[in-house]
Amino acid sequence: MKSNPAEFLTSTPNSGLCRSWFEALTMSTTHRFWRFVEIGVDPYLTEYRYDVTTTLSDIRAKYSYLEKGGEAKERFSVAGRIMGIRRHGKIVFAVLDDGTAQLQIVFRHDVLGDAMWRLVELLNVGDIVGVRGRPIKTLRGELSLLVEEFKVLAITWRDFPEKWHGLADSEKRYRMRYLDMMLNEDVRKAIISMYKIEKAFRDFLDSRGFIEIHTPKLQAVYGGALARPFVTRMYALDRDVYLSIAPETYLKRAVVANLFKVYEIAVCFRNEDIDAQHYPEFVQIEIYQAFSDWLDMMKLVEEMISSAIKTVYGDYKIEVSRGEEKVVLDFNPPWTRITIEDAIEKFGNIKIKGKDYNELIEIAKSLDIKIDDPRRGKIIEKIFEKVAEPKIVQPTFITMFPRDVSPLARPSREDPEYAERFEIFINGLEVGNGYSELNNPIVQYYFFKKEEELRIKSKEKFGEVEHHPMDKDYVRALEYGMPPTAGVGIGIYRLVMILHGLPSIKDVIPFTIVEQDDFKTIAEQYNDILNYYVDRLKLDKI
RNA sequence: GGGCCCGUAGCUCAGCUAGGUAGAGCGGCGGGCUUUUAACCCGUAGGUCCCGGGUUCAAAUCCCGGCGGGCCCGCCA
Repeated sequence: MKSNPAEFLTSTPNSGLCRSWFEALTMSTTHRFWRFVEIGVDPYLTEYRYDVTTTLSDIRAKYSYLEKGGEAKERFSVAGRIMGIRRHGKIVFAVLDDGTAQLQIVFRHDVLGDAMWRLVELLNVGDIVGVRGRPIKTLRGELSLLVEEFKVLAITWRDFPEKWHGLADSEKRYRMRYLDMMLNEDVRKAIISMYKIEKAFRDFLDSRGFIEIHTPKLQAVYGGALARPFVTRMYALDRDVYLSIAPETYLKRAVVANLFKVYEIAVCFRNEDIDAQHYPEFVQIEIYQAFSDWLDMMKLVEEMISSAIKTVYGDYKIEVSRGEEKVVLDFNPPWTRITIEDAIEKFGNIKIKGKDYNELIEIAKSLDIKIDDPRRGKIIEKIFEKVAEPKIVQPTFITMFPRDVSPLARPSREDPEYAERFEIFINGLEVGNGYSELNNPIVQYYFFKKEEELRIKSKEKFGEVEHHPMDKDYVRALEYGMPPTAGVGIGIYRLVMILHGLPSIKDVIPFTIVEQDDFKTIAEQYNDILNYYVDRLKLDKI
C-alpha cells in the first residue's frame, strides 16, 4: 500500500497537527491521493490541459435519437466534474457535469483494459476528468458517453455532500457557496439567468443608442438615494470617502456632458441591515434618457424588462411561488399604472386624498405604523407599504409619489405637491424607481437645502432621519444646463429573485459575506502530502 | 436596535421534553457484481455532541455567558 516510504520517513510529524505517529501513518497513507501517485497519476503534475471537442449539451441535442443499445461512430472529448458514480463491478456508470449539462458516462473494463481500470476504481464524486468516447444509449435508454480513454485532471480532497439531500444547511450553503452553486441547480440557474438578463438589458439599450459608463464607487459626497453610506479611508487624499449608494448624480452629470442616453449596471453599497429583501451590496441598472419624461421611461422600462424576460425564459409569462401558492406573472406590456393614493384606496380601502397632516398621522397610528420621520410623503409611503404593496402581484407602476420624499425628481406638471415619479412592483416587492429628473438647478439647490433643514430639525424629535446631503458640485453641473430627462433604477438581484421564486436575495448573489470559521486545510492535516509537493516542486521546507 | 429558532460523524438528521454506554441513512474504506439511475448485497472505520463556565454522583440533554448561522420586526431597495 505504501508507495513512497522514503518521503514518508523524511517527513516530520507535527504534534500540533497529528496526534501521533500512528495516526499520521494511518490517516495519511490511506488517503487515496497516494494510490493515484502509486499508479503514476499525480492530479496536479500529470495533466495541465485537456482538448475538449464538444459540450454535453451538444451531445444531448445531437444523439438523443439513438435507439436503446445503439452506438454512434463519432468520438468526442469532454471534460467536467463527476457528480455521481454507480459501480457494478466491471462496468461503472458516472454522471459528468461539464457546465453546459450533465450526461452519464460509462466505463467498461473490456473497453479500457486492466491498467486504466485501476484508475477507474480510484474515481470519486467530485473528481475532475477529461473523457473521450462515443455516444451510446444504454439498455435502459439513458444517453451516455462510452469512455474509451480518460484523464484525471484534478481530484477532490474532501468528501462531497450526500447526493440525496445535498447541501441544505444554510450556514454551510452560504459559507461554501461554490458547493451550493454546484449542487443546488435552482441557485446556479438564477445566477446564470442574472447574466443573461443583464446581457439582454445591454443589448436592448445598445440597440437604442445608449452607452454605459462606470461612475465612481468612491465618492466625496454620496447621493442619489436616501440611505446610510459605508465610510472608508482613502489614504491618497488623507480623507474619509463614501462608497456609492447610487450612480444617479454621476449619470446625470453625464447627461449634462451630452451623453444623452446613458446607463450603468452598478454595484451600490448601503450600510443597512440584511434581510430576505436587502443586502448591503446590490446591483442596479440605472438608465437616463434625455428629451424624455417619466411616461416615456415607463414605456421603455416595460419594453426592456418584458423583452429580456421573453429572451431569457422564452415567454412573457413566468410561474413563480407566492407563499404556498403558485402565481403566473404576466410581463406582457403595457403594465398596470395606478397612483399611490388610488392604490391605498383600492387595496387598503383607505382614502388619502384631501386628508390633512394630522388626519394622516391618525390613519398611520391606526395601522400600527411608527412615525419616525415627519414628512407627509413618508407617512403616505408607509401606509402604502403596509396596506397595498404586499397585494400587488402583477408588474405594476405605482405613480405620483409625494414631492417631499423625492428631492431629485421633477415636481408634477399637474400638482407640485407630487413628483413625476413611479415605482415598479412585482410579486409584492419593489424592484424599481424612476422619474422625470429635476433639471432646474435653482429648485435642486432649494430641495437640498430643505433636506439639510429636515435633518437638523427632526434630529431631536426622531433621531437621525435619512436625508439627501447637499451636493453643490452636482447643482453646478445642472447650472450648465441639463435637458428634460427621465431616469430609472431597477434592482437586478430582486428581479432575478422574483423570477426564480427564491426566498432570499442572498440566494441570487454569487458570494455573500461570512465570518471566518475554524477548520484545517488538507496540507495542515497531512504533513506527508505537503512534504511530497514541497519536494516535487523544489520548494523551501516550512 | 428588538424578538424567535438552530449548531450532534464528510452530508442529511434522530437522541434533549423527563440527565445514566454516542445513533441511523447516505458518503468513505474492504469484498461481490458488465446496463445502473438515490443501483444492490456483505463487512468495516469514522465523534472536541460549536466553545467556555455552572448545577449534579453523573450533562449532547438542565442553567449562565460567548461564537457561528437562519428567520421575523424596525431602518434601507
